[in-house]
Amino acid sequence: MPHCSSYKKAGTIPMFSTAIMVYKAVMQGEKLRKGPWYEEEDKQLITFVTILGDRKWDYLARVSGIKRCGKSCRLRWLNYLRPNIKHGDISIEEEQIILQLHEQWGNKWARIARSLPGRTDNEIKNYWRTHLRRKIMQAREQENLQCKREDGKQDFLFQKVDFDVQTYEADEHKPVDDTSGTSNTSLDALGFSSSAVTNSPYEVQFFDWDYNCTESCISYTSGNSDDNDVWEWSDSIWDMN
DNA sequence: AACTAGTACAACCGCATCGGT
DNA sequence: GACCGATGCGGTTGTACTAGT
Repeated sequence: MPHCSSYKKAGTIPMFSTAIMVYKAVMQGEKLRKGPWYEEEDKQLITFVTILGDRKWDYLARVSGIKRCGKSCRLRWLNYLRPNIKHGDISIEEEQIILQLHEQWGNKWARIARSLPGRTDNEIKNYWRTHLRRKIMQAREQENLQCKREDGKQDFLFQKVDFDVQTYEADEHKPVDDTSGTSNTSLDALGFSSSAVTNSPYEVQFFDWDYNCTESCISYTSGNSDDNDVWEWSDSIWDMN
């Protein structure tokens, strides 16, 4: 594959000349491109979003000359090129927030992402699938084993909660709406109590912010001038240390 | 060194919803 | 109210990378 800015882990030295040749050849064709984005495409997209704003993606894709559909441009912008995107490892605090909000809302990735400034729904979704889900499964299995060891006589009690991927896949789509009478099973299993999450100084500010933003459906993807306010908010949150 | 399985993550796809006409 | 294009969202796939053998 020619050089592609998408794969940040790529360890090989990009072959720019080859990439440009391939890129130009591709650009000459009329068919819409798919797959990883080239650096040139990124630059082009940034330029045109700056000029036209982050709306009307089909129009933007047409006039920019990028051989991509509007949808693809939008996704690339939102998940990678947008300013204030936080690339890099998810912090422990962010992880705790994700766990808690997932416990509360289920697979509402966009909603969860709105509560984590700079993180995208895609990133959170991927992080959940690759890191947290496995952690929780392992923790639960361990919990199960421990319970069985502690009281072998009552093994039958645990037959229902024997855990496998299938049952967990089904479980994870069920949000817990009323948190008052429920235990945070996943959080507890990982040693994160919800109080630990809400007691974090970081988290206190976060919930204030979330309260203001989430239910009023503020979206950082919208093209109006209020966006800047949202990002100023988020900046102040992340600058707290 | 070569192969394989597992992991991480960007990007795609299909469906739902929204907003303008 | 119906239609249609744009946008948002969640699930899934494709592929580079990494660790183990």
